[in-house]
Amino acid sequence: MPKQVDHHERRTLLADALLRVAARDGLMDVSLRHVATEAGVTAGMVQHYFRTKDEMMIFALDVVAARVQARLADDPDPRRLVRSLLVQLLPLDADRELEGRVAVAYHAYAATRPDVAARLEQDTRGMRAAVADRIRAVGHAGPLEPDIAATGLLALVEGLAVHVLGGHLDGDTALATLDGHLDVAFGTPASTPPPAAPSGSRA
Amino acid sequence: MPKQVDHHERRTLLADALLRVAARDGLMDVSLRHVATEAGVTAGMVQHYFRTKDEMMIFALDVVAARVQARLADDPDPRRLVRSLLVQLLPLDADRELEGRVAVAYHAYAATRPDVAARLEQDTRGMRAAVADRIRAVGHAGPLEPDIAATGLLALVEGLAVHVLGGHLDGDTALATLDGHLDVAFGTPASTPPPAAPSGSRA
DNA sequence: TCCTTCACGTTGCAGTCGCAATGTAACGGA
DNA sequence: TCCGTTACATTGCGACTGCAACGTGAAGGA
Repeated sequence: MPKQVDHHERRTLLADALLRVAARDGLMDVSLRHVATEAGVTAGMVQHYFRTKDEMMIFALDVVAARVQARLADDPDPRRLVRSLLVQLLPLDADRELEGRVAVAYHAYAATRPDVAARLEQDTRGMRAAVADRIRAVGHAGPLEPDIAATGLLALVEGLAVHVLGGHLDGDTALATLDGHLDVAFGTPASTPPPAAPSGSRA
Repeated sequence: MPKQVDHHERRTLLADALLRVAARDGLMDVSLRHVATEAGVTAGMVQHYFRTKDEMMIFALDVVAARVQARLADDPDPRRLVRSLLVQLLPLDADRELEGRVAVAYHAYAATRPDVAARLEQDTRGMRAAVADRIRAVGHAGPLEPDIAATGLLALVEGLAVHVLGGHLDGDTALATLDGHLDVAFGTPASTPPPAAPSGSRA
């Protein structure tokens, strides 16, 4: 066999270009040619690694899902674990903002593509179960059922992310809101103050 | 002057067609020709009433915003007012589902169009202020600051809506989650049970 | 050395897009 | 009656889209 190229690496490189385009210009502007230009390659090469545009879109979604998954260091303390899981879903730095924009775009995209929707659903369900388990793990119950609390926390960060991305909310307020609801969900262990207090300003 | 046609009525008719296309096929499939076909008119007529596509998109957004606004009956009871406001943001029936899909699509769209983003932001800020005021209006405080609670409730319904639309969640669970968080936000007036209990099943 | 295979690059095609330009029928005031 | 305005419909254009087809250069086993 000739040449020998790491296919997965090339596809990931193209997926990254796609994510940048999607975050900057929106999913409507994602085309074979735009992705190719962003990646600094020809459109033909993109076609070589993805037979169809949809295949490329789904691969890119898998890339971000894998990265989010990989960033999860597991923590013995349930609340810290849940918090770190949820915090990384908020667009608080440049990388998360890019991922957040991609996520919003893909949620809209999923409305028409059942397979994309399925992948998104699977991720959400997994996280919800994980959060609910951790809430159950701590004894002192809050006012909310663990399942309800977990559902609420996931939905909360989803909404906070949307509002921060839309400029309706600043990151500090989003973090404070998340921490407040973590207190509620975990039954406010006021003895153990939130792991890292938000820096300062809030508006 | 000839003919005499109610411009606003015609534009609304076209906007409705746009919303149907957007909800069914996604915003990427919204084109002058598709909207025209959906409305049963020619593309030329659409162009007659909207000089550009963007003008049409923004008008359609205004139409839904006005409808959401119009559906708000004001209630002397602050909590009931807030609940009715938030409930109608959830995709619990066919109409709200359509609006929800449109909302998700527009959130993605807003990422690239500053004027669309501005309109969305204005709506959100208005609702947040309204909710915060109503929370402050009731004396008995919950564990959360009113501003934090209001921010949380808005984000919560946004996220719940996304999850319900994506099929990650059923409507009853979403409603139960909302009611649970209303209890928290308003300081659990357990004496006054939720105005209308969700029907029954939850899965 | 030949020859297959892979990794691209190039070209072309049918379809769609937003939009401008132009045509036409009908109504209403002068 | 004429004439301007309004309400559409039609046509056309340049740009773009996804995708198939084909071309090319190099690597490597036989």
